[in-house]
Amino acid sequence: MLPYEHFGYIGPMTDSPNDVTPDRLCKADALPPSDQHAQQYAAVRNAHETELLEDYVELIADLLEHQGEARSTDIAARMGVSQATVSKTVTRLKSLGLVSSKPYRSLFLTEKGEAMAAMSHQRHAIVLQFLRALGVSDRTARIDAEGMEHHVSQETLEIMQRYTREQGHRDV
Amino acid sequence: MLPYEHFGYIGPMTDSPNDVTPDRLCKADALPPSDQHAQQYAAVRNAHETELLEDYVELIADLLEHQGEARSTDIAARMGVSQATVSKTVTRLKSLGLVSSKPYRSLFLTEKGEAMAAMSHQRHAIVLQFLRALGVSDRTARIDAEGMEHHVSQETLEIMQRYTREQGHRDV
DNA sequence: CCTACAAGTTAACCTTGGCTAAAATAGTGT
DNA sequence: ACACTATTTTAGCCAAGGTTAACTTGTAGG
Repeated sequence: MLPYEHFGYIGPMTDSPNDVTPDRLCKADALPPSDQHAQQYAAVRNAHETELLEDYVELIADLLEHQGEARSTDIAARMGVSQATVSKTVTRLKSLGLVSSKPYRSLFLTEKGEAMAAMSHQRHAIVLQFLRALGVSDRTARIDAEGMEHHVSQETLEIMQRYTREQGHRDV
Repeated sequence: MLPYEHFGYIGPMTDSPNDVTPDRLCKADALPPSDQHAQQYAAVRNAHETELLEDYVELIADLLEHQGEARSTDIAARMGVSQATVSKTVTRLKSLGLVSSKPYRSLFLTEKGEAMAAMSHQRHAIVLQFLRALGVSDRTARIDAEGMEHHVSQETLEIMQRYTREQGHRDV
């Protein structure tokens, strides 16, 4: 079950003699001050709260664009989750003012929801393209992007975007 | 509250004419087949399950190494969480055979726990160093790494590691 | 028209990860 | 040895994100 059990993992890194920036490495090894450390974890917890919501609005926007409507069956199928779960989450999305719909009918995004979807989509695209520009395979890039997108800061996003652009100029 | 509300976000990306690999972009815009899509989300949900556990064992290992012992107070302070929460999570870690301790005593890692910690630590280090090599500031890199580490596949990790190494040779 | 099936909702339950407040234990100082 | 303080645990609460099973509603077909 626990995925770390089958691991012949990564190999170098401890024993590679030409390791990276040795003094930085030392710093990385020291524990940061408690309060700063706590803020890091808080940031992650924070991201977790909106993650699912973002995934939903993003998916709803995609479905609306590509299929004309967003039914909960499709969402359930695409998320790999039961319809009951979708129903419950959608209720929450509605109460947050991100989604609107009449009962038993297709879903729509409010303005707020569209803003969130747009932002989410953009972030997703940047991360995905960046990974591909790095040389990651399509399939893996998709999976990783899905997980990473919610944890990439503005600053890093901009850097990724720049990298992708440069890379694009170089080898396309 | 919802963090996407204050956004003058990223700027280019839609309107940049020198965009990346146009045919790939098109593909990215189409929806993947449902079942594959579902697998992506499943992978993320899966990662979520072990995330917190990994953070705990990683932190415990760090504390053991740098302070000689791992008390729940320290964990609580570093995680930015109440001691009661730590206590409950530790119970779970014990039941999973990752951590051992006698009641009211300091914590230790089992072999399984150490394996997990080692793997987690390695992954964390790779991601952190990669971000810094990319040019992300230290503070941001730490935060992003904390969130990203659990969502980066083996394949991507190796690529990141390679990139960091090359980058290190070039500009150190 | 009305019936059958697909789609959506509701109810009841579970686990995780938070919290506070209160009780139990360990360690320390006099 | 005893009492005080700091640490740990327990109990009881909450919300989120899942599940199944049962119930409603919409929509086609005959």
